[in-house]
Amino acid sequence: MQTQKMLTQRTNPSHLLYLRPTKSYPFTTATATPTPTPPPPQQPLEAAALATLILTSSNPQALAQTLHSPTIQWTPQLVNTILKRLWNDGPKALQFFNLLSHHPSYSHHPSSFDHAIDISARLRDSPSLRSLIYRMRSARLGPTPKTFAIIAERYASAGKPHRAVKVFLSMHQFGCFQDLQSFNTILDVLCKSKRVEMAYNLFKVFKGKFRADCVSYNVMVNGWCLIKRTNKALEMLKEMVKRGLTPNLTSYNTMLKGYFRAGQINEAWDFFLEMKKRDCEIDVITYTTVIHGFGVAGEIKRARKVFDTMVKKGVLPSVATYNAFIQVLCKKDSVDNAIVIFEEMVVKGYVPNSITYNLVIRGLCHRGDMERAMEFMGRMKDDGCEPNVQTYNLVIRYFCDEGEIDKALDLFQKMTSGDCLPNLDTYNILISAMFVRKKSDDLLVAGNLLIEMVDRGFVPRKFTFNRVLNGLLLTGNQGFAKEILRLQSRCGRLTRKIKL
DNA sequence: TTAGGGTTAG
Repeated sequence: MQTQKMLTQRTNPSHLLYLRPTKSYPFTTATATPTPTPPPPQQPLEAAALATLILTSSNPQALAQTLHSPTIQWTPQLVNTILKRLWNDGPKALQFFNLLSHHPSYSHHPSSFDHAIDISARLRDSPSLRSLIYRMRSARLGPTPKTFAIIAERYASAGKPHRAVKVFLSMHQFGCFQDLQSFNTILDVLCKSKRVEMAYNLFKVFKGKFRADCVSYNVMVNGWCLIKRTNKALEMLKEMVKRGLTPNLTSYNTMLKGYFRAGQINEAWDFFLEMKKRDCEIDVITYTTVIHGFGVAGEIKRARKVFDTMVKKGVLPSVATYNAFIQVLCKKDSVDNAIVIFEEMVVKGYVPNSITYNLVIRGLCHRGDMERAMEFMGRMKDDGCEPNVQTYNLVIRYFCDEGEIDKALDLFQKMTSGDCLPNLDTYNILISAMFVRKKSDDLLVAGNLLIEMVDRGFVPRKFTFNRVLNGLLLTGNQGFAKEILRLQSRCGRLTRKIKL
């Protein structure tokens, strides 16, 4: 941060101001007056204020003192809300968790430990992860099966599925026995990270021992569908029947979705008809799957027909159904027609969620109608649906594409000062945009963004480092380039050390 | 967080 400030002051083009840390937050909220149980509606405000305080504080001792103040009524919900708000600043989130661990009267809930473990695993901070597990165990709060699921998922998404399996197999060493449920979880973790063959091998080895049930088979059906191997998925369905298990609606909906995903539209339709013929209780998920599937395939008329007929059959669309339809209208029809459906759902009393808004906003951006997109973003706020990191990322991306870099940076500034922290995507989008105008100052911003993202626990790709380095060298910023080079070697050491 | 339906563009 210090370096960043220095660089900002040295060069001082106006848009570098975006990267200045905000001044310390005036902490004068309702929490100053002690109340035995704060009313629930005030909690979000309190969480937001505390998160800002944690983010802007540079003095851990003073922060600890504030966090330990008896005026704050700590609850697991409050702690978890703050951890979620600080999600995209992992180091700060862990600092908060650790400072609060020394509170004189409050002790962390297992769910908060799980959040902290998830964050340290994502940061690939193994000492921190080990310490958290050790502390959780000493306090006899876990690790729970959920803790293992979190760690396994982090390994799988970090491209280390073998380690995920090892975590599952080592559960009993931590006093946590493997059962059917945890078996299904590890299968699901592997399948969702597309390691379906590995999941299947594990399934074959242990299906007898854990008495694989309908859920185990459904997980495997979904796995094969995710990698578009619908024949294998169908085989799983047949095998489950052979073993005396009855497929349920989830099994069929999964298979149906698989056909659409694999582009087998005719098979999907036949499967849907077969479901109807067999008196399967077709539900809102079935219809949503068909509407989305047809739409993605460009068959808007058929999607609309299914959308219209579901109500006649006594199945009410859900917000997800509207979202599916709105998405495909934006992509394969027109944004205007999508907005018609959007307004229709509002009239009918549905409450659009952030996904709904993001779909419409994306549609408008894609058409180049940034003004209307921003109007929808305002409407989103007015409706009490705060724009999330995806909303910001998509609008920032389109502003950058249109060459409106300053507008993109304006939005980024709003994120940093507000309550939606930028994520890895945000930094990547903005850093790439800093090369568009071929302005030397933009390269300095890119460098500062790189420093800030590392500060927040993100590891930039080698490509990003090289690009910024080259840019800085070409624009005569040798000193800054050296600094970035040091940062890169620090990150390199960090990535090589990964061993959760 | 034991399973199924809506946010990504290239």
